[in-house]
Amino acid sequence: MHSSRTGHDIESHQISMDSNELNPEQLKAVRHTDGPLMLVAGAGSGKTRAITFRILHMIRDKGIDPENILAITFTNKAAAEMRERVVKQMGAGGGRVPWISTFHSLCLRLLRQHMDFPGYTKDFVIYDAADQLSVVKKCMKAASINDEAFPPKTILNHISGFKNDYQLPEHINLDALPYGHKLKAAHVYPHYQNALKENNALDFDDLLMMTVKLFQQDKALCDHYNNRFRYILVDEFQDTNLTQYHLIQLLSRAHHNVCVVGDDDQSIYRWRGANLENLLHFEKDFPGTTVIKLEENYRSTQTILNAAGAVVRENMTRREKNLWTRNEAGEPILYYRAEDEIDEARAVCERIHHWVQDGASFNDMAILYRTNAQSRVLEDQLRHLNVPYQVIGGLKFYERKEIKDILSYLRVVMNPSDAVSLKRIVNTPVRGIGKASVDKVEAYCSEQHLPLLEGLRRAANVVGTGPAKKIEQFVLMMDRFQKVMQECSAVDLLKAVFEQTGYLTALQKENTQEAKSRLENLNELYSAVEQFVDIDRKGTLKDFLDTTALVADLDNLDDSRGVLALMTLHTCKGLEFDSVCILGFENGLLPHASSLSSSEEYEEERRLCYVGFTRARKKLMISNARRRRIYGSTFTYQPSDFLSAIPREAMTMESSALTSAPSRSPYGQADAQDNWSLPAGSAPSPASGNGFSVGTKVLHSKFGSGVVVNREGGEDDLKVVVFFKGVGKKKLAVAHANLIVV
DNA sequence: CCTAGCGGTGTTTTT
DNA sequence: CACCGCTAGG
Repeated sequence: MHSSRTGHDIESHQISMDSNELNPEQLKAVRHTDGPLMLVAGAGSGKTRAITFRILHMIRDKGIDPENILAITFTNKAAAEMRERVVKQMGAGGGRVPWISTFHSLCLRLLRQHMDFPGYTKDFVIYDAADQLSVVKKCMKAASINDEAFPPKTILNHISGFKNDYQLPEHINLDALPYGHKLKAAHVYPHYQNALKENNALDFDDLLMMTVKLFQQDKALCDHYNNRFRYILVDEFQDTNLTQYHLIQLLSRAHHNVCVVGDDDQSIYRWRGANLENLLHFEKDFPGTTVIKLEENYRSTQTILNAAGAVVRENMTRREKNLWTRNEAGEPILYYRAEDEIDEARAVCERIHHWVQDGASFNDMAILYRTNAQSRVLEDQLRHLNVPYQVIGGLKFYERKEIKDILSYLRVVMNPSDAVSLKRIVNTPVRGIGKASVDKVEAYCSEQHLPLLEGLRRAANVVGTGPAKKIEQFVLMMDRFQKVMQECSAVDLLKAVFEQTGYLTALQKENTQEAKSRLENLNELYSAVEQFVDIDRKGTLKDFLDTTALVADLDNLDDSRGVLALMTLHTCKGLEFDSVCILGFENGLLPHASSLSSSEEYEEERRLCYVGFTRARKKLMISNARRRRIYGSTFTYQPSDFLSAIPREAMTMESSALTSAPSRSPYGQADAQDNWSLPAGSAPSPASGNGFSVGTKVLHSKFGSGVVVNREGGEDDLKVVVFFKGVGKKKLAVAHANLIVV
């Protein structure tokens, strides 16, 4: 390419500035700016560096206007970091900065400006999972659908699936669907969309779907943004869904300058609609795609990389690749087989302590697990040991009850059509407006085709004088808030809500530990709003609510304060640490029980394991437990089948001297053998009165071979749910079914 | 209309 | 275990 000569000199300059060299493949990727590019980037292959350099190269060497560049990342945190790096090294750009954000933030910003669908305004609110659920429930009730046979959550999942596949309600052919949850969901779907519209609300998936719809119906607008975003980069492409893919296609149809970056082995969001086939379709849809592979890993030790590769290599559907490293072999992987989850947590914490004594700092380490619930035991231990830690994920700050309550006030002030939020606050704190009254007003509203708030204004028509009086006061209060919003800042509004609703006083009166912590959270909310308004002086209420709707928990990970991070294997994607502990290597947990009946899902569990392993630079500890308490009763588990793929010489068992368990284990020496037992060579678990643990493979005379997916009932009348290939799930009583453990 | 107390139920993963 | 939704009694 003729541009490369001039480019090369400047790149050499960059390279010297960075002291690290780009390898030939990275350099190739950096220089390829025009035309479709697929960057297949293995874990730890210097992907982030390559794409950051690529953007800088475009701006500094090729003179491309930063505003013509759009980069899409998976999290806000990744976006912020990339933006910071680019801006720092970009030099003077006249205040012009590339647009770097997640799909959701991008779409939100576009919709806030251009949304133009009948029934919606640009002041729409964004509904979170809880809001969505209440909308779905209401729709199902209206259509008198039995919510026991059809769990609202499942229906919602299917609706989300439609949206991720860009299936608008009018696209769906009900006759093509077999009877089942999905069909019911298809039935509810248009009602659900209607309800959202009535509330002037979009859910997460709508942000994407509506943006695509907007560009499809408004060609001029689409052309405008084609012209604006002449260079597009999509990171974590293996985890994009079809709707996101459509968006990229729409935005790039004029110029085809799209660079997608991904790794099929790290695809872990299939369940959320991520479509690995996007990777395969890309080369067809974008003719002339250049494919560049980054296969040298700079991050992990030989040992860790080998183990990770060994696990994921067992997947059948996967592109073969050759990820390698020049790094040294490093330390073996520590494998600890614990008695129970408490013992496991204790061992992990001791290991952390040990690493700290070796000079590590807490933010060089992370503890990973499959399910959020696993964090509890760890937290107990860490608190006890005075280790500063931060749990990422689980219940998010903006999903806490008190925060959502207050935000609901703000949401209704901004968007009076939001009936879900309005119903949430109309009697919070209690002010004598009970369910009966609200139901009456609601019925009146649907009769008269009025929004709920309007109905409340006329409540005197349908409820008694007592409640009517209280409703009137409530409406007047909301009107006052409305005025505050128009005339004052978001902080003033928040202050008014705190004072006039009586929310704070109600909590203060409670005077419990819980109420105290809720008050603290509200304090934090106040500071957040204050800060928000402060930072950009124009920070409006709408902007604040937008950021709260789209923050991921990971965005709050503060890696500068020396805090130990705890998170799920999903959340850790894109991060790296010197040392990593992964807990719960048990059949039923990792791989998770719910994945055992489908090979696609089972393979995703392997990839999850792969992602976890490759987060570690130097040290890796993995563990599992023989027994584990779940829902208050104890279950036994067998070691994860994934362990058998790991070369034995790559692992050592943590010596019991190190984990100064004061020989509390009755197993001691005699059990050393068993501590080593890996699933492949392990005998079926002894009749400990508790056979048939989840993940156990069994034979049945009629159904053939299957795997235990779930179990219920006590010792005597133990029933297990077994998934048989080609037959499906069967619930069987162990006492009668004559199952043979394989 | 409110609240306490009961029983039933469920946990994969999240922008 | 912990959260939810429902019911009975105040």
